[in-house]
Amino acid sequence: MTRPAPDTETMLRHWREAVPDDRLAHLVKDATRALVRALQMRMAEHAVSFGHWTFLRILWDCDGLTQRKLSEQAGVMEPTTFSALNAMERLGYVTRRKRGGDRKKVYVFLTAKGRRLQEKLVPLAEEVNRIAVSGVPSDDIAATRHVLLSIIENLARDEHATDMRMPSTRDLARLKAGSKNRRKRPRQ
Amino acid sequence: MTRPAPDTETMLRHWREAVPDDRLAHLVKDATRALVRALQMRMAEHAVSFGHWTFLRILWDCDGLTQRKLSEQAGVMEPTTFSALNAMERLGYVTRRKRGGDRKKVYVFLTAKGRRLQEKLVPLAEEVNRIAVSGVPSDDIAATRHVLLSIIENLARDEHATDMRMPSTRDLARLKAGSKNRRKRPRQ
DNA sequence: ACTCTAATCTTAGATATCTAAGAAAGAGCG
DNA sequence: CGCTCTTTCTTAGATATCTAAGATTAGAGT
Repeated sequence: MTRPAPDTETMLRHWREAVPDDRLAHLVKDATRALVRALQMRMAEHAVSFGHWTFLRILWDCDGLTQRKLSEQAGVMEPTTFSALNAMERLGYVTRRKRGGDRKKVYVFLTAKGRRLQEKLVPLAEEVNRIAVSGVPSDDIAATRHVLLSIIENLARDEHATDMRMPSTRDLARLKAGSKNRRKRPRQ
Repeated sequence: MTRPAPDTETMLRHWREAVPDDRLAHLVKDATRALVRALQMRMAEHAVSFGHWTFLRILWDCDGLTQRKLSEQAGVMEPTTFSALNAMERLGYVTRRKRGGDRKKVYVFLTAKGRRLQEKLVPLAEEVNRIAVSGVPSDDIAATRHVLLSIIENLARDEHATDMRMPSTRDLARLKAGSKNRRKRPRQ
């Protein structure tokens, strides 16, 4: 028999047993994987990946944003947006244009093709959502929304407060090499 | 000023406003990113990435598993485990050994160095968890656990039932090329 | 007007993850 | 025994994501 995903049974058993506090992160992560996976499988039929979906949805709502604004809305860094847009441009879903005002900015517009995807893709997303939360009381879903939002806020606040940085590949290389000279973020 | 992550303010405002049903997936995904990010920043000081943490934690609990079993426990595919273990072996956290019985299997063991990480890393994970859920009623957290677990179960069941596959890069290339010959999973 | 700084996009290179397909070792059966 | 099927690990190649740093254009201050 073909195995489904990462052996579902083992995973579920794992989660049902002891789930100490520090495993909330993994539970959230696994849920993300399941959701993204379900969406991706459906959207692949229309040659759209999850990454594209993220940006398409923003553009359907508000066409003609700059890459910068798109990144903010999507909650990802510019290089991520940049490469996703490259792919989407290649597929003919968006076009990029510079406009008179600020020649730095690149405005992103949906093509007719990109716009047409909306009616096909949105039902798929709704289907996934319906399946995912079937049998779950809506009170619990509301609670989940609040909890997830709190987690995002709490961690963002903390990151601000403690002035941390994401370790870069360079940092990791340095640490792996064993040179333990701690470095504070050089302010500016 | 250095920007914190993907402009937190914009993101949070976004989430607080209308969050239609189909956005639960993105909310879960953002929470994952926040949690992974928070852990990663702390663990980087000890030259451990999130990927390593996943496997270390399993091994602390049960040393000497095969790569296959490790993959199942971690809920990821073998190649993921494989490359994580390569990195961890290079860093001197684990060793791989074949044993008499089945020469196919590769058993993974913690080194003293890998084992020592436990006392440093676990408190970091606990800290992240504490910060993440601070101010959140424990009832809500319990509800969240149930919801996330249901989501994982529902989607796994559905994937089984509808006999879907993850689109591979080859599938995507095919779709991009426009050849729409639908393909069912070849049973076997 | 010139220079310096800030904003924006781009490039470079890294990790984590996946599917597909190859290689090697065991297991089962005629 | 020998052939085939299965299990396990490995390799190949793709996407999504990040940090860091380069390139370009605007804007501000002197």
